[in-house]
Formats: sequence, C-alpha cells, structure tokens
Amino acid sequence: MVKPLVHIRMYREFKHLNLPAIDAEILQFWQDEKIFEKSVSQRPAGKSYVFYEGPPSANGKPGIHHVMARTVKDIFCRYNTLKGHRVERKGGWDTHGLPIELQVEKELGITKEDIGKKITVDEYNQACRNTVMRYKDLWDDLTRQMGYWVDLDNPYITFENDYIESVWWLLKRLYDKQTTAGESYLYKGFTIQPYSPAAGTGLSTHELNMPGCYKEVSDLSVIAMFKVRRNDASASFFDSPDEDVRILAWTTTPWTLPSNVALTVGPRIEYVKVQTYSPYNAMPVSVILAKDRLSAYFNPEHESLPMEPFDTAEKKPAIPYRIVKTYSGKELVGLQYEQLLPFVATPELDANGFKVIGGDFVTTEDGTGVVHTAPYFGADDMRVAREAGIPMIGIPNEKSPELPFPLVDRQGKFVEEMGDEFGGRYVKAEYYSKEVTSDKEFKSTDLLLCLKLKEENKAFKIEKYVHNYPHCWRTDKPVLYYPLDSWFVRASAAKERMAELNKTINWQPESTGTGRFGQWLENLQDWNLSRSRYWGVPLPIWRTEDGSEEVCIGSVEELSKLVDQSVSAGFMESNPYAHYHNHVGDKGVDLHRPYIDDIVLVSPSGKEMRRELDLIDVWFDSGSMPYAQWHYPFENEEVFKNNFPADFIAEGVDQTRGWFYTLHAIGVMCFDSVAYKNVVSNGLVLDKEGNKMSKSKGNVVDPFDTLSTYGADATRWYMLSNASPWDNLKFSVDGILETRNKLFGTLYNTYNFFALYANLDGWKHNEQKVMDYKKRSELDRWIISKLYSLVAEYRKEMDNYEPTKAARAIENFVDEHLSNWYIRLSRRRFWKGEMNEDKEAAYQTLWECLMVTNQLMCSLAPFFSDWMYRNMTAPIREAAKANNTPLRHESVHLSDLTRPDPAKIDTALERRMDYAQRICSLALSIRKKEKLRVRQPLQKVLLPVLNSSFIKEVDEVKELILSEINVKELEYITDASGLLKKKAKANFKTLGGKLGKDMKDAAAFIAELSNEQINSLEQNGSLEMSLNGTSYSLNTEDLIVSTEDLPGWKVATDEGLTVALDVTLSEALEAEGVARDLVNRIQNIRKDKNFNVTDRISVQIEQHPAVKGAVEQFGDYIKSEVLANSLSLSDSAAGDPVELNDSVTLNIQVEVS
RNA sequence: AGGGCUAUAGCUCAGUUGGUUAGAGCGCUACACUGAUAAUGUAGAGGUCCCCAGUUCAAAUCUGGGUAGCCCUACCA
Repeated sequence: MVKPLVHIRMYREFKHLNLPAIDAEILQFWQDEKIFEKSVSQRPAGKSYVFYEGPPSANGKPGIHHVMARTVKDIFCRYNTLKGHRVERKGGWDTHGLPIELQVEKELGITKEDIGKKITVDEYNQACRNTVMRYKDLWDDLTRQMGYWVDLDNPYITFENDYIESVWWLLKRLYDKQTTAGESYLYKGFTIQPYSPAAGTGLSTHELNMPGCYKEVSDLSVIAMFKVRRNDASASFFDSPDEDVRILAWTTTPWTLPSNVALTVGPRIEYVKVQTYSPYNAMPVSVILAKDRLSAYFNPEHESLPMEPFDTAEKKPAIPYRIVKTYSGKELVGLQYEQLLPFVATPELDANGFKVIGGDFVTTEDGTGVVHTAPYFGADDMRVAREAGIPMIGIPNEKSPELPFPLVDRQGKFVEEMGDEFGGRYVKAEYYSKEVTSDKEFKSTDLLLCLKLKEENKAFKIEKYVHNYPHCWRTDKPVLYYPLDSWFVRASAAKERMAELNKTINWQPESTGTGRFGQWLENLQDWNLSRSRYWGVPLPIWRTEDGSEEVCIGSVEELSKLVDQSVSAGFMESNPYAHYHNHVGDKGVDLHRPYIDDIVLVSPSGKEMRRELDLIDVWFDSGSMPYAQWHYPFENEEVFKNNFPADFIAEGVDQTRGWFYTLHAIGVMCFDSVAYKNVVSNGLVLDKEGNKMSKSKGNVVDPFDTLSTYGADATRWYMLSNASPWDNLKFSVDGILETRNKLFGTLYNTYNFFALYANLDGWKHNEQKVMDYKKRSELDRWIISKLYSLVAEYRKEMDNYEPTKAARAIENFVDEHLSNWYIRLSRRRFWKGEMNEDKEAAYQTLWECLMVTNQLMCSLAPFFSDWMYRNMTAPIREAAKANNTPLRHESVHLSDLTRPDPAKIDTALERRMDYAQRICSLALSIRKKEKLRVRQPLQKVLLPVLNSSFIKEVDEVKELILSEINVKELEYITDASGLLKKKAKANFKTLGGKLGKDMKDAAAFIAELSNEQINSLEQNGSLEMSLNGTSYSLNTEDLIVSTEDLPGWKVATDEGLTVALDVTLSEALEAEGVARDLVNRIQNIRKDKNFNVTDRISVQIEQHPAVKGAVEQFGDYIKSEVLANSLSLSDSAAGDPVELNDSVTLNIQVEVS
C-alpha cells in the first residue's frame, strides 16, 4: 500500500504529557469562550440542581485542604450539569467575626477603646472591610487554577447591608415565632460564660483557646464540710441523736463557697459514711464521700486505731476512722444541709436550696465525688441546679426576682452585702495591684475564707492545688465563669423537628448525620447568639432602659419608619434612613456598629429605646445564606424559591456543628424545611506522615506550588481517588505522581496512539455513520460492553455521592481493560494494512471508548478531559455543528452525559473475555517459568474443561488467546478424553447452613471424593453422604469441582481454571521463532535509522545456520512484517552487528529501497 | 469527660448478606516485550487483618471490652 507522503495532522500529536500546560491552555479557552457561563445558561432554568457555597473567609490564605474541599463541591456540580441540570453556583465571602477584629486591631496597634478616639469609626470600619478581603485575589487565583467553577463575579458578602437586612428579617421571624407555650424563639436570658473582670468583657471559647491562655497555676483548694440537716428525709443517715453528719465537697475556687446552693453527686457513684474526727480540732464527726476517694484522705492503717480523739498538737496526727454505711448517689439526692457561709439567704433558699442533687458529670477522679455547686459561677452548676429547681443565691433583683445579682460584681469584687470582712474584696488575688499583694500582711480572699471555715469547724482539708486555669488573653489575669446576659435562639424547642427532618437528609458519610450530628441534635441546647463585639451583624433589638418595652426590627424600611417617629418624639435629630427606598442597592448608611448604635427609637409609651449592644454569632450569618444571598424576601423571591433547599452542600466535617447546623437550624425554625438534601462532609488533609498540617510544624503544602507543578487534574484526581473524601487524606506528592503516570499518562498514550494512526489514515469519526456493533469484532464488542458497564457504574456511584468509587472504576477501566487489553491486542489492527472494515471498527471503537471515558472523567479532571475532547473533535466540529449532532459542543462540559445503554452490555461476552484474559495470563506464566519467550511460537495449549458451555464460550475468544500467547492450536480435555482427573472442594456457603457442626467432617469427606464419585454426582444430581450418624444429600451446587494437574504437562491453575502448555519445539517452530526474532531486530534497525514508518526497505542478512531455516521458510512473512521489498542471505552482508541470541551475532544490512 | 472516625503487605487503599489460598496499585526483586518507547507486560517476595474475650461448624467481617491516632464539643468541682 502507498500511504500519503505527508499526512495531514488533523489530530494534535504531542511529545510529552504536560498537565500544567494543558491547564493553562484550557483555562484560557474557558475564559475566552465563557464556557462556565454557557454551561449554566444553556441548561433549562426550571431544571435546577441547587448548590450552596459555604463561604470562606478571605482574611487567611487558602491551603491545600481547600483544594480538596472545593474539588468535592466542583465535581457534583459539574456532574449534574452534564446530566442536564442548571447548576447556579453563587460564590460567597464570610466577612465577620472575631479573627478579623483582632487582626485589624493588631495591625493598627489599637484596642476597642481607641475606636472613635485614635481612629474614626469610618476608618475602623473600612479597615475591617479591607482586611476581610485581603487575600481575595489569592482565593480567586486558586479557584481558577484548580478549575473550581463558581460565580466569582456576583458573590454574596456577609457584611453588605442587603445581606444584613435579610439576617434581620430572619431574626425577626424567630422573634415573632412562638412555641406552643407562648415563648418567643428569640429571647434574652443569661448563661455562665468566661468573663474577664479586668477587661470587663465576656470571652469566647475561641479566645480561651488562644495560645497561652490556659496556664498552670497554684490555687488554694479546700474540702468543706456541709452539715446535714436533720429531718424526716435524713433520719436514716443518723445513727445517734447527737451525731454530726457532714458531706465533704472539694473546690479550687473557695470564693464561690458563699454562693453555694447545692451539692452534686453522681447517681451511680457509691458513697460511704465514715465516722472519724475533724482533722483541725479533733471533734467527732461523720463524713460522707465517694467510696473511691476514701483512700485519698484516710490511711487504711488508721482504721484499726481505737476510736478516740487524737492530739491536735501533733504535726501529722493519726486519725482513727470507721466506715459505717454505704449509700448510692441516688440515695443521697434530696438531703438538705445547712448553708455553709450564710452571708445571704432567703426563705425560698432555705426551703428549696442547700440540697444534694444528681449530675452525670460527677467523677471520682479527684475531690470527694461530691461537687460544690454555685450556679452563677459554673455552666454545669447552672444546668444541674436549674434542672433540679434549686433557686439562685444573690442580692435581690427587683426586675427579675428569680435571678438575683451575684455575690461578685463585674469588677470581680464581693458585693458590699457580704459584710465588712469580705465586701469589696477582689475574689482573685491577681486582680489586686502589685503594691497590695506584695505586702507581707496581704492575704487572698480565698485564704481568708479558708481560715474562716477552719475556725468554724467547716474545713476538712486545705491545701495548694496545681491545675490549668484559663486566663484572659488581653489582661493575662484569670477569668471567672460569670453570669452574663445573652440573647438566645430557642433551638431546644425545635429539636424534635430538627431531628426528624435530619433523617431525610442524605449524609455522606452516614455516621456523621446519625452520630456526630444526630446525637448532638437530641441533646440540643439553646443557641447563644450574643457576642460583645464590634464587626458583625448587630442584633436588631431596641429596648427601653427598664426592659419593659422592646422592638425587633426586620427590615431597614421598618427601622426607617420608627426613626421617623423617634425624630418626631425628639429623640433623634434626623433620620439617616430617610432616603431609603425599598430594596435595591446599598442603603447609604452602614448597618454596622457603631452607626446603628446612634439610632434611638421611641417606644409605644413614649420612652427612649436603645439597641441591645450585642452582635450576633457569625455562624448565624453563614447559616442565613440560602436567604440572604438573594436578599430574600426583599428581592428575588422567584430565584429563592427555585434555589431552596439545596440539593447538595459539602464542607469539612468540622462544620458539622458549625455551618451544617446553622443552615439546618434556621431552615427548620424559619421555614420548617431542610436547608439541604445531600451533604458531604470531608475529612482533614494531613501531611504524608499523618500529622495535621500547621505552620509551626512547617509541613504546610502550598496549593499553588502543587497545582503548578503537577497540574490541577492530577491533584484533584489523586485527592478523590486515594481515599473517600470523608476519611482523612495523608497528602503525598508521590500519590499525585502515581495518578499522573498511571491514569493520565495511560490516557495520554492512548490518545497519542490514536492520533498517530488516525492522522496516517486520515480517519475521521462520522456521527452519521456509526458502524453497527454487530459487525464489529468480539474484542470491540467486549470493550464497548465494558465501557457501558462503566457508564452505569459511574453514574450509580456519583448519584450516591461516592466519588472515590466512581474514580476508581474509571481508573480500573482505563488501565486494566482499555489500555492493557484492548489497545494491546488491537495495536496491529491500526498499523497493518489498508483501511478496511476491521480497521474502521477498531477506530470507531477506540474513538468511542476514549470519548466516553473522557466525558465521564470530566467532572473530576476538567482540564485534561476538555483538552482531549477538543483534540479529538476538532476535525469534525464543523460537520457536527452543521448536522446538529452531539459533538457540536465546543467543550466537553457543555455536552450531555452518555446514557447507560443495556443493549451494549453483554455480560456473557464479558465473562468469556475474562476467561481469555485468565487463560492468557496462566499460559504466559508457564512460558515465564519455562523461559520460553513469547516470540517463540508453541504448538498447543490444553484446557481441561468441566462443561460444554465453557468450550462454547472459549471458542469465541480462541483466536485472541492463540495470538496473544503465540500458540498454534487450542485443545480441550474433557471427561471423554480419559485424561481428566477431577477434585472437589466443599462449598461452605451452601453447605454451612444445613450441616452445622458436621461441616468440618464434610469438607474432609468431599476432599476425598474420587473421580468416579464426582462423576456420579454430576450425572445423578445428588450424592449421599453419611457423617456422624446423619446422612445428607449433596447436590451439584454443594461441590466446587476443579481439575487435577495433568501429569507430564506444564500446568498452571487459578480459581478453577487450568491451562497446560505443550512446550516441545519442532524445527519449524524454532525457525518461526527465529523469523520473529529477525523481524524484531530489523524493526529496531529501522527505528534506529529513523526511517519513516512507511518506508520500503531491502534487507541483507549474514549467512548463518541459525537463520537459514527462518529465512527460507518464513522469508515472505519477514518481508511483509518489515515492509521489505527484498530479503536475502549473503556471506558478505555489511551493516550492523546484531545479537540474535546469547550465542549468535550477525550482521544485518537495512537500506531504503 | 461526651460523641464521632480510623486501624488489613514497606506505603496508599479494596474486601459484598460471616464461607476456607485475604486482594489491588505503588515501591522492591527478577524476567519479558519493543510499530504505545521518557512507555508496556509477566512473575516473585512481602500479612499476628491493632489487642483480648465472646457468638458460630466457620470471624478481617458480628457482639463486648481494651489500645493507639485523629476530629468535634465541653471543660473539671
């Protein structure tokens, strides 16, 4: 055949795979042609797949874990686009929160107090806005470079007035919503929070977790003795009329003892009453404490001492004791005791306070197993006390009698009502100035209290105790846990509904939804919204000073109207919102603090109302995004309705109680709806060793380096294929390299292979003339079947939000089936001979495989796929456009996902090809063992077979097998041959159930079955077996029959398949082997000399006995294989010395003829 | 402290309703192939399936109890 001398390069050919270059090329293409925009707009608006972007904060740099998180987001959006949905992806920025305030203050070198003094409010505000968008460009770069498609041009930004207004609207909705008991969903209450008296502000847990805040300090601890009151309930605790029974409770904060109202015990903990003497004055006393803690305070050796008072003058007195009784914690609950330090008391407290109550949090690790409980100074304390109905203790509060003022004021001092001795004293020594504490006479309040207890015979043990205690990051002084006013969302009232709706959400992985999230929902507490901050959404609630009247504002319009009234009432001079016209654009006046704090409203009764100074938790901001991103309900009502709830969201698993929760909570409480239907929570990205990435460890991976070195696709693919997104990923560039070489390298080679020959043959795909699959070869139909099996599997996994399984299915297909089998066996069809039907079939089949695989891959590997799609379809684009066929699309991302096609799947074909592959593998392994190179033809391969259907199936793929393993004929050995020896193995699965205990014996029995017995079973369908006196009937399914090795043959077996190879070499076979060697050597020479693939040549081979037979018998074969016009043996062949085998080297001359 | 995840080959991971030779890729060793060639194939070595106990004829798989690593939440009287 004569091929065109200069072939037209329709398909681009490449020297090397360069993924970053592909990224750049495709990125440019996407940008120029607005492919992302088209991928959204060309899909019908009514058929939406809704995705919510969890807003990142741009005041930190993006890390490699963001590539992971965003890949997960991206692939499902792209996938559903290909399935025909319109997938709007509005970007967003989280802009509020403490970290931003801290950063601004650090950069400006100011504190909160300086705002309005050293810098103007405007400046501060502007600084926050700038800081929060500091790395926006970097984020945008990452977004583009990694191929994350999200709308960056119209993001929602949480600090914008429109956004804030929507949040207000939601808050108002909660404010107006009432529980069945008539309680508002937004209410003011108070909780125990970390509080820094020195700074005069509450602290968040975030602040407490800042480095260095928890410090090891030595505090004075005391075990106090609480005297049990004698009454009907406690009668059984007294053994004699004058017995003094005390309960021991330990504290490291003696200053909270005056506020004690209860003692908490563990209901399941065992307690003992011990008769002994008070350690400081030797008075007889009976003490109650946890049994497990006994040994910490009593020396067992002293139990046998006579029961008499010890000498208090002794330094380390031996104190006798006796264990008198044992109680469970439950039995103690309800006991009343005398107030320990009666500075303040009420009749109500006497009646209902000073009680033993139960609490699950009590342990016996230290202390006495009894927890001194002062509700105002401990969150746990408050909770258990409330549950048990214990009244609060403190200075009467007229406004809310049930919540008296605490005995410690906001400066950290005891209130005056504590009397001369303690009133006005700082409860912590650290709050005093150094001058005061350096005085030798100075005694801390804790110490004074302890001494008082000792004196009054109320102390059991006083000692220094070293523990970790949180400190204020600003003042470095210890924090107090202190009751502070807060606004709450009554989430607890909606918890059943939240749990119920949660069950309708598809969580990936499921355990996060049922476990981490679900269990947490069941124990949901109210949501503390208040933050004493500056840069955030202001709480839109105005109150009169006495709290008797208040208003919650749900829109700027509403606010403006009230301001007008306020102006009329003379509380304000003018209305900054006067020019506010509903809805569109910014409102002109910033809704942030402190501008908003200047707004004074007038109450219905004509009183002045000022805003509650709190901001709201930033988590409420982000949970509001489904509504606020559209400025709903003020605008975009239709858009919102089409985009709620989300079909899909994805974030890190750390967002479970963050964004996942706030979305859910707001959705359920405000709309009685889930906010999302499917959620993927991805795990952490760790370093190679499995350590968390952190700046201090220096193991942080720069995403930009990674992307620009290895390309986005390899990085993305690696991250998703290596482990499920919800498992932690041990990030390693070796893994990316592996992905690059294995998957993309293979595909790239496959493409180049295709392009090379398609260019030579001038082959173009014609969508109008697809060859009937029935006309194609077995191999073609097989790979097509595999391909459509892959389509089905891929879609199933993606629909289940299992991207890792989807990715692995593709990898397996590309490597195992397409490259390693189909291409390998088909290579010859492409370069051999002229265009004919078989060659056409090969081209069409390979084309389809590449195109479909590539399309499946495009969600995960958007760049490479589009690159390949464009390379492959460039020659036919115009025709496709003209005919309006599927390949008219300029980008794979605009195409429609290939549909599963059961008609193209042939499982029987897949099975027999599997046989072929395994038979070849076995035959090759025999060759390998026998050191018989594949180029050496062999005469015969034998297959012992057990059933005729197997023969029929293998016959279909016989030619394939023979050519692959280079063997002349295939012969089956059946029962009839008499050569076949069978053996049987028990089928545990079918037999196990019915045999039970006899299973082991049965296995032995079956293994011993003779050939005849097996045959008889196969013929009769059953066989009797008697074991341990029971007889069983075996059927054919109960046995797994295989064949024994054939004596005298070279044999290999694998799972029931046995292959034997005839390894004797005839002269003709050897000559043919040499001929093939010669072909190989001549081809090498052609290549060394850079001949064109189509050049015709002439060949002279040096005369040698080793090649004589080969050239004589197989000369024509050699000539045709190497495109030689002439082939001759010559005594004087010039040319290159070539090693034919270990012992023979000869000259071969090859020239273009 | 509570909740969750993970533990299988040197590394990264599969492993169906429990079923008898526990797999793949990478790496390593050896070989083969050479019209995919900065490729490819085949084979080999490599396992206390984290530990202990239980259920069962049978456990990597189910149950209970531990251990280790990690995450979230809470924070200690």
